[in-house]
Amino acid sequence: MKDVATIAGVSVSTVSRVINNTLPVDARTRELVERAIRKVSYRPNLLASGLRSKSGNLIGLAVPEIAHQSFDNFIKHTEEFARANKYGLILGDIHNDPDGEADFIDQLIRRNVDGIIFIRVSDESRALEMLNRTTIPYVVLDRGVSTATAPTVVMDNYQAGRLAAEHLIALGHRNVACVTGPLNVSLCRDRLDGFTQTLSAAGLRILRSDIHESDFQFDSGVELVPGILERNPSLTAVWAQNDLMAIGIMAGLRDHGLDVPGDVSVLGVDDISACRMLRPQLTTVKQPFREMSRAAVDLLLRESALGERISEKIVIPTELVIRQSTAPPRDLQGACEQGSRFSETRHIVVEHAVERSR
Amino acid sequence: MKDVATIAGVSVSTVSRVINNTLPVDARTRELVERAIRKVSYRPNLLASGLRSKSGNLIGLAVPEIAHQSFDNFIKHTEEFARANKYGLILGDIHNDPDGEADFIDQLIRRNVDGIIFIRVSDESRALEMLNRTTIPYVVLDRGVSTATAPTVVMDNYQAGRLAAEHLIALGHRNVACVTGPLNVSLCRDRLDGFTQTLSAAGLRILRSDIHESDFQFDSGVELVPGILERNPSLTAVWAQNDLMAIGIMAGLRDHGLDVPGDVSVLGVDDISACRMLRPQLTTVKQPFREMSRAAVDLLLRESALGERISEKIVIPTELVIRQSTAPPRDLQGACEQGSRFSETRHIVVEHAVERSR
DNA sequence: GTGAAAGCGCTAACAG
DNA sequence: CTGTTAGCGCTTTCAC
Repeated sequence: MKDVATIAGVSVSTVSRVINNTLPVDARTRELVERAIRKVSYRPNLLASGLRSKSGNLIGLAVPEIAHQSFDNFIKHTEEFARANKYGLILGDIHNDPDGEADFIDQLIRRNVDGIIFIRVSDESRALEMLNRTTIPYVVLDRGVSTATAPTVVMDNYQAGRLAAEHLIALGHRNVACVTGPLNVSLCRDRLDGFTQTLSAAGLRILRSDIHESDFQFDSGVELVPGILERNPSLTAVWAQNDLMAIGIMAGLRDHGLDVPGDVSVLGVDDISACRMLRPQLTTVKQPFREMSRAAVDLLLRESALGERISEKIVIPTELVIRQSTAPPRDLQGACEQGSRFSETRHIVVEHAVERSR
Repeated sequence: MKDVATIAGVSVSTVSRVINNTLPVDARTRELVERAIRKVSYRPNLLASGLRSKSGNLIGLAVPEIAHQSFDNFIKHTEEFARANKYGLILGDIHNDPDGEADFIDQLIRRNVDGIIFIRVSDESRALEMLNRTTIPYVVLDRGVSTATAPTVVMDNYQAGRLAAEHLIALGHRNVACVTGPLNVSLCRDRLDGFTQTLSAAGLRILRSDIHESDFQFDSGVELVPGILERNPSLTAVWAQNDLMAIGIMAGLRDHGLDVPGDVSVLGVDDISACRMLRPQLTTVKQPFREMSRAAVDLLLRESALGERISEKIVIPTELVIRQSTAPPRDLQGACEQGSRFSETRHIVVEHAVERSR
């Protein structure tokens, strides 16, 4: 920077002003400086500027798990909006371990990040208290806080449960099961409330034994199927609180010789990319990843600009995406589909099947 | 830090020495300092230390696309090994745009990162030249450099093609097609060479018209199916150069009324998590994400320690993962599977089907 | 083994 | 509009 100043024949402060547009600079001087910058291909040192100005243009993002289809969408869009605002993103994988959370956040604090967005591992995580002892802006994303107020961006989880229930009710299902995420995560309770209350309001009721608590993983969905069917052999639909489990349930039902949606309808939450890759494609309640990420970055930057916490809870609405994994229950289906659900080799109607000659 | 020094009754240099273990410190002094650190819950400022010591313990990772199942695995494991070495990871999404690459890398340079790992968008990307004009350590991951030598970590792409071909040959396939990624990405050419040369060596040949260039996306796989079948109506297997396209092809075949693997075998490359979620589960050539990421971080840190570039090309071997999407071609299959491949409604044998009573 | 002092590269008053 | 000056919080000679 000193070199640039010398070449341009000005002081370093002027160079700084040109770079940061922080004070008016004479057009001719500016031109001189810019030429000098190009000449030595000068790149300002963000560490130094961050040290002095207390802003390294960096935000931290902590997620419970990288390479998890749902969180990856948050990573993608958070990076997108951070970059749009000239912020870099430093990423941390918590590995679903509440203690790891503290470590990473500690690292971020040392790095003087401008703010932290984090998706908590569970409601019990103590990261919040840690952050509340600092003045660093933060936003809690996706997994909200039930016990206190904090800057938060979540989807409308109650609505998600409601939409799932309404869809099943509209199709004529009267006997359904639900697979939840860990119930110490409050969004799972919210989704469940939306689901059960909507069923109740329609005069249906779901038994406790048809509510299965699980952990949002694919394998768990597969493994849960025998138990679900044993408890309630005549059910006609299952709602899983995320797509991964829903896909696991579809796979498990298929392995059991049951057809989706012919025998059992399945739907999830999230709308991860895999939904469209399956046959049948998965009906699901969309998690508004992009809108949520945008809101989180915005809120964080507002806090940062204001210099104090904004304990606002932003709730983003959601919507149902109807695909192929839900249909009316067998007894309401047309005459063309009365194949037995008990035979070992079964008929499956392939959609869009095409007559080909070779 | 000054506070800590005052409380402990020592100088700031001593505090620094205690924190960084950089010079021997008397045990009693150390105890005093550590007590003081805890007392004021002091956290060293990584910006300042980075500015002075020229190392912010930060590495940058550039990927063509976040929330892409293959790259997410690299992100996950790179973060893992970076953190294990006390490095933070700053992440950038290139959005498959060669120009965006330069922007992000420029930002990393300004941030004085200790090194950059990047998965290039294509062989044409000019990021390499940019980095070669600096002294910043870097490693090219996954998508190697064909024109020059550079620090590189790749999987054995030729072997991947070979393994795919050998598997199909062993099953008895004699008429196969291949869907490649963009052929301006050298790994696609390597994979293709391994595939075609192995076929040739077995006395089989694959026509140019059965090699379809595509872009690694799911949708492209789906859309390619009619064209593939039109060119070669009697083929019995398709190898796609990544799982996403393979899954697309499976979906496309299914939409066409064809059974996988009954009518056509399909296999991919990567072994993304979705492979196990599908029915049939996808046979694939495993991309050793974790080993590659580990090698990349190691190489980068070695460069960083050495202070100069290590133009080493590390090639990680791969292996075949056999699942359910590949089988012998129809004419070699047992008598139980002579279902017509032309009927609109088709019989599908459901694996592990189970007799249930309700 | 420890302290004093210089300075990493930049920004932000404060004068002019 | 521009230059001078004083640090940001830390590490690192260089003495002792």
